[in-house]
Amino acid sequence: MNIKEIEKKWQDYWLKNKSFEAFNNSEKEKYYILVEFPYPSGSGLHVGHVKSYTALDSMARVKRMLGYNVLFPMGWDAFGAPAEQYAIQNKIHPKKAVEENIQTFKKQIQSLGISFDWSREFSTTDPEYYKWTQWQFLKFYEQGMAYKAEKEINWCPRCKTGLSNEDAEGGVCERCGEKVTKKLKEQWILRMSAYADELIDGLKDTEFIDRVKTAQINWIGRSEGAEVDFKLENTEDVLKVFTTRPDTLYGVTFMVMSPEHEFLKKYEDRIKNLEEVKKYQEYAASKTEIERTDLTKEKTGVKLDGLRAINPVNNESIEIWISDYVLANYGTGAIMAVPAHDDRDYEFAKKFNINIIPVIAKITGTPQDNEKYKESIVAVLHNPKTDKYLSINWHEKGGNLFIGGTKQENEDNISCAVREIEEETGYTNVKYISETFPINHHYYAYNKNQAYEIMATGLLFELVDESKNEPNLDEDEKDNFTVEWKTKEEIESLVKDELHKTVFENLLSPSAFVEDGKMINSNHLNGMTDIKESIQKMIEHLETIGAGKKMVTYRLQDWIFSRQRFWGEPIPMIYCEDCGWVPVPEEELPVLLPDIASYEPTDTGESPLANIEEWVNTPCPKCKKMARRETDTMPNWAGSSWYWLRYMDPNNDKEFVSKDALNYWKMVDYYNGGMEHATRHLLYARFWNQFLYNNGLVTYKEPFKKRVAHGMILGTNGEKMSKSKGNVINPDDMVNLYGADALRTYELFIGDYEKDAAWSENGLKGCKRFLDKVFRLKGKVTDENEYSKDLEILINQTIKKVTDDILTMNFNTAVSALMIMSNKFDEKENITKKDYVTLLHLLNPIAPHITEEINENLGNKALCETVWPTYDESKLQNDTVTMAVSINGKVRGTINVANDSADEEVLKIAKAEDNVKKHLENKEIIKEIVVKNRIVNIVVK
RNA sequence: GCCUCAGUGGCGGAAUUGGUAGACGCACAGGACUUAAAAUCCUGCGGGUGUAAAAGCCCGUACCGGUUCGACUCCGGUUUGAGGCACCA
Repeated sequence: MNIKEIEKKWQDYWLKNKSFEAFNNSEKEKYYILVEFPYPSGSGLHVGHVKSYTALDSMARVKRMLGYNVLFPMGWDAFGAPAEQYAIQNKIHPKKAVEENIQTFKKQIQSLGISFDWSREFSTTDPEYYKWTQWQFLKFYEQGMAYKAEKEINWCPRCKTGLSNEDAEGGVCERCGEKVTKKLKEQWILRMSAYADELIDGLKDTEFIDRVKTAQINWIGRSEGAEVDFKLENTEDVLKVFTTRPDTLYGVTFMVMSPEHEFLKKYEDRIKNLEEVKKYQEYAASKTEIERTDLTKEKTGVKLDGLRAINPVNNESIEIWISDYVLANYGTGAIMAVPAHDDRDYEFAKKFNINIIPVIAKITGTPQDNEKYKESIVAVLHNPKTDKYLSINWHEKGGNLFIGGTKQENEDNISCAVREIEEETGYTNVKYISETFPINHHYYAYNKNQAYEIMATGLLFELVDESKNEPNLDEDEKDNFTVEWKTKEEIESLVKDELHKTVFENLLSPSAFVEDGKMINSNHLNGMTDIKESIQKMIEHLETIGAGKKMVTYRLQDWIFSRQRFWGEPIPMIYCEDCGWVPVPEEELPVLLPDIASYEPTDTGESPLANIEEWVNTPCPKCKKMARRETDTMPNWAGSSWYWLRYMDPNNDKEFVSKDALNYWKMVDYYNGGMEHATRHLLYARFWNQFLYNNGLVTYKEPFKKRVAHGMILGTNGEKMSKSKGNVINPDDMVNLYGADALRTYELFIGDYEKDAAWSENGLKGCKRFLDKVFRLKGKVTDENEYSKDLEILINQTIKKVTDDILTMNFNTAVSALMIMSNKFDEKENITKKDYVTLLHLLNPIAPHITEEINENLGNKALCETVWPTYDESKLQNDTVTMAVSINGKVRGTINVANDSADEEVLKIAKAEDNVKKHLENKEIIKEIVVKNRIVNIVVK
């Protein structure tokens, strides 16, 4: 058997017979399976491609044999930087390089026997395709969804191009890794933020896997809150801020504006320390995104001298700072700072010594009815000489606590604590260090038969020296406690009381309190404990006094759609001195890329296209005066934002896709791609499609029904495959050594489709052995055209299992079921022709070449043209079943009983089993449970 | 820090969704065939205890606890790893 010849033979057969071409006007039910089309890079196909292509291929093959009209297309996403880079270096047209790469990819994919419909193949770089990408851009423009604006953009100094936020993740250029800087530039921008809510809502109409859905939702980053107006003192202006926590308005002690805030320019003359402010602005601008968002760096900022704001809820005058921890492009570019309840504000306030007002108290203990209210303190005394803490041990009456006491009238926290320390321990010379926010504690005093609610403050003191008076103890305190000095670790394990524990933790590591609690210091909100309610109440209040309203903000921003590159779709716009921006008339599309073999990037930040005068200069479509073309091109994501629509109708030169085709193919049923595209590509594509839908150009709002993501194939060492690590496996080599079928089988068998898995050539060899075994079984085949009696159940079970597993993407267990089946066949002297052909048929979607070949040798019609095997519901179970018998949940034996036996019958047989009998001796049976055909459990005492 | 997912033999991974944990494959060990090798076939393979060999018994699905006749599966807590987001107010 020559594997190479066989594989080639069937690959040619399928092409010649158009075995996998889909029909547009079919009576059959449709099924649309899509895998992300690749960027045809110079390094060729990756074994990861093989996994996802094979997986979806096996699904497509099953669906076809089940009678569906399956659309399973392939194409090329071929615009992009690497091809351009290559072209600049080698002075050839990127079209050439792209064509070569496509040929390599195509040959590689075809050598795997993937059943793509090649009659629908296209590349995003085909003028017949990008004509329609341009056409759709004009639709965005017509609807006001594309606009040009001068924006501070992410700029890669090495690639000399603007990048979208998505391309500049983490502050580095996605392509070259260079640090991204800022640059002001006129850019075409798509109004994607307008679709933020629709993009969240639309997920309801899809069956994406959860981690993809959450990735999308996180990316959009919807957050609800309020816009609050702070009057700018002595002006007519208001400083607007966005906050998700309007309930903490009484805790605002300062405001922060981003260094780019417009008021800084507007009120320049009022700012007395303008020089300092300007210096800070420069400092902030000079930093890259990555430096600026480095979480470990200390907070920096400058207080504005001469500009203050008014808190609308209490009319207090508040200082204003500028700091780079407030971002210009989120919310309103300014915040109200509540240091008590926000980590960043807390850090800032600590650094610059700004007042902190708590407005939410942590609740400890359980609130009860009829509580008495008191205010009290918990004092922690630290001895710096021994680094130990003073604890009061109440022994069985309460264990280890700290010094506690109730505040007397007109007494402040510190004097109360000092008094209590002296009374209980005698120490007189202590130094105040710090205190916690108030804590709302609830407890029940059994000796007084009374419930208490206390507002407690924890205070930290240091022992200055050992000077001491005689403690002054109450009757109930005498002899009941001892004073002990303990280390931090001892305290942490000894002190169990929730209040005292909380105090100790907060004193030793102070931080903002960001959890739920009880509102304090907040006027009409005082006493409330539900954050949502407090927020609601505050928003209503703000609306009443006209100082704010409910507001929603998104992390998602508009899509910067301009790239200063040559190898992309030209943006079909013309700039005329008189008419402004004029769209290229539809009948003049496509705006073709010039056919020149030499491009140099410009230093002005413009696309290399700007240097090609004969292309740039063109008459204005409106007034016919000479004008200039837009030289920016579209981003790489443009072509992939609608390609699945084109597969429905790839040769249409009148429309981008016909209504007929749309109505027939509907949504993509299964869309597979990598997790790395779960946010960006998927979001762009959904946005694009929703826009087309809202303008009546497509019939479904959501383009993809199901989105699945394959796991990666890692190197043998468990690391990501890369040339530098030298762990790259070339699929061509594997096809040469073991054949395409073995490679396909192995990649499906390797494990959970969605999980990453390490490559193992031994595993591949095992799959090769399995296929060889299937081939050898041919020697046992008889002429009989019925199932072997003793295999009938197994065969029916396997048909069901393999069908279900492939269609639900459990490929590994489908392969395993086929292995079990062939092992059973192998145990037998003979198998019938029908047994064998069924095995071949079930294996065909996974290993199509060898199964077709053997099947043909048996004199049968090609499997891909034959109907998929069906199973008989009544033949999925044997007449007898093996049931486990357990006693008190432990399995003590197994019994064979007739299928669906009556419970009494089963119990009788179970109790007669030797080992079971032994375990039942001298025991009383309490309960008997029989689960049909599965297990018997007898509970004994 | 927040969100999502996961943790099962030496390894990749099964487990009918609460019912005999470790299917299937790999690796390994022993054996058969062979002059030899490859290929193929047979046997064993979570740990412990036990036996001449079995049988049997105990432990075991990251850790602690709970629900249940019964938990890899459900609930609460802890921990480790992967991915996403991140000075987003």
